[in-house]
Amino acid sequence: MADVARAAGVSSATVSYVLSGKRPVAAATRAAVEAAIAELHFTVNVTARNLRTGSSSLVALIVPDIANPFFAQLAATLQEELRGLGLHVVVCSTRARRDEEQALLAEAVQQRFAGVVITPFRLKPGDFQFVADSGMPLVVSADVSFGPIDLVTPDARVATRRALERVAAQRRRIAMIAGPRDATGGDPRLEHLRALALQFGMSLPHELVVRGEHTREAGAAGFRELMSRRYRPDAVFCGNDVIAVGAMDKAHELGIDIPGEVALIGHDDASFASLVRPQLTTIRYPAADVARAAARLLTERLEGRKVHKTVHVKAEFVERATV
Amino acid sequence: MADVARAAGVSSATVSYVLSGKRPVAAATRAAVEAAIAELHFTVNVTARNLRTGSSSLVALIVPDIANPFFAQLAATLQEELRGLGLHVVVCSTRARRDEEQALLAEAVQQRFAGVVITPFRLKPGDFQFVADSGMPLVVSADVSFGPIDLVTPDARVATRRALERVAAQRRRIAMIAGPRDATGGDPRLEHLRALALQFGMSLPHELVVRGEHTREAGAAGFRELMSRRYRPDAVFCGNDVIAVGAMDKAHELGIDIPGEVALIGHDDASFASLVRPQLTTIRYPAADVARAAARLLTERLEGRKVHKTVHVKAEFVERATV
DNA sequence: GTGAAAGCGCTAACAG
DNA sequence: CTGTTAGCGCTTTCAC
Repeated sequence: MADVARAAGVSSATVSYVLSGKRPVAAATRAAVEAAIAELHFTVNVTARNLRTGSSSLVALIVPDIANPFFAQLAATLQEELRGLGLHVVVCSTRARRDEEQALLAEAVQQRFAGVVITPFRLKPGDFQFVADSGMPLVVSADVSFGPIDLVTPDARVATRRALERVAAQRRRIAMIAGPRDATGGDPRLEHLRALALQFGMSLPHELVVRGEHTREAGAAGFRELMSRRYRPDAVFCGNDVIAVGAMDKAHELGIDIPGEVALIGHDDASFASLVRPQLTTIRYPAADVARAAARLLTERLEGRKVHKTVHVKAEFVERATV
Repeated sequence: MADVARAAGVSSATVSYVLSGKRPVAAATRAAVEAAIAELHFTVNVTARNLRTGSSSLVALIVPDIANPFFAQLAATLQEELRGLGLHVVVCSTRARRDEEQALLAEAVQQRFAGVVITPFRLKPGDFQFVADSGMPLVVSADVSFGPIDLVTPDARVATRRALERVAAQRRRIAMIAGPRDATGGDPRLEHLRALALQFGMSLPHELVVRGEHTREAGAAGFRELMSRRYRPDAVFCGNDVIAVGAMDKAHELGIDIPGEVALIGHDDASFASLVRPQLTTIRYPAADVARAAARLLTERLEGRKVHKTVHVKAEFVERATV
């Protein structure tokens, strides 16, 4: 920058102001500076700027598994939305481990990132406090609230109701393959389903809830377990689509017809849901919309909003061929 | 850091050396410093360090589409591999556009990232030169070489040969739905296939090569086009698995049986290849291995390697149900 | 409309 | 084994 100033015959302050536009610069001066910049192929040193201003152009995206298409889509859209603001997305996969979630969150604060978007998996409400205290913009994408923190959360009432309506017409015993017991916020999808099921004159007894990680293997194991129950369910809800695909694997292996013998309903509508055969019926939670909402909340914070806000993203019942 | 130094009764240089371990520090001094650090909850300012040392802890991963499971897996593994070295991955999706690829590459250089890993889609060999000139570690993952630059590239000879052997037993007219004509490096997968086909006494005439983006829609359109040819092919290779799935969509729509009437072979073995029905036969290019190779090349550069290097990652013929 | 200069927080000579 | 000090390249008062 000093070089440019010298070449243009001005001070480095003027160069800085030409670049930032934060104070008027005479047309002639500006032209000279711009010429010098072009001549010398000058580009600002972002690190120096960040040090001086205390800012950063990085946003951390912390998710359980970036290889899961749902989160990959979230990352893609978030990146696209933030790009225009000069913000970059640093992806962090935690493999659903609490220690990694904590470490990554701490690192984001320590590195003074511009903000964090996180889908917690095993974090407890208290684990976020220090981020909020640090003043760093933080957006949580989760089923439940974590206190006075910006939140993007599904509104699945209508969608889940529709799913149950559809199922209630032909099925009697519903079951669920849920996430692990120690997952963040318990399992609201389960609670929600149970509450609604009662309204439809069906129950979701504890014996028909099995738990596991959000993996294909866990889905297969869960399905096998459910099929060995005395009261074999005829409709199985899954915590997400990965689990549902695992369940389909096992159904195929056991020669159980889906949806003939058992209906199957996933959650999320990950990209592969319409690829498996039979195509998976699911409660769609649109990753792109979630990302856009998160980007919005983040930028509002960056622009100075002080109070926390919650955005509801509408889920939708997508009926395909497994119900 | 000055605060810590004061609290511990030492100079800030000593605090720095305690943190970095770059010169010996007396045990007592170290203890005092560490106590002060804990007391004050001090963490180094990474930005200041980076400015001073001219280093950075960011690696850009530039890919056509991070929502494509193949690239999502690449990102996941790369992130995991680099994590231990204190490096973070910034993901950049270019939507297969050359201008975005160029812009992102330029930005990585300008921001003085620690390195770049890129899967180019429309970049030309010359587009990389300025990165290499800047001295920034650069790893290209592509089918063809771009000059004296670190490269991770598939070794698909055996796999493609096996695929053709398998196909040659029952099919006569092979076709390909390839990527766009202006894609980086032409289309080596196509050239390669054509060359090998001759060896098996089959040909891959120009009329049986259609082109399009790496999307499901393009795959469907390409398949439709091939099916309308006078010499209708009975085996279709696809540039990647996304295209192949699009082809399956169209086959289903047209009532064409796969593999009964037409065999279908993809490329990559993206996670959904084993999810579609019938399960997709494909030439697997293991994303995780590619990421590990790229991470290795990058760290070697960071440690001072000066000459460029090429790593071949072995592709593998995965026979499932579409052939 | 422009310039001089302080200083963001750290590291790495250099000097003891 | 430890301290002093000069910057890294930028932004932003303050002064003109």
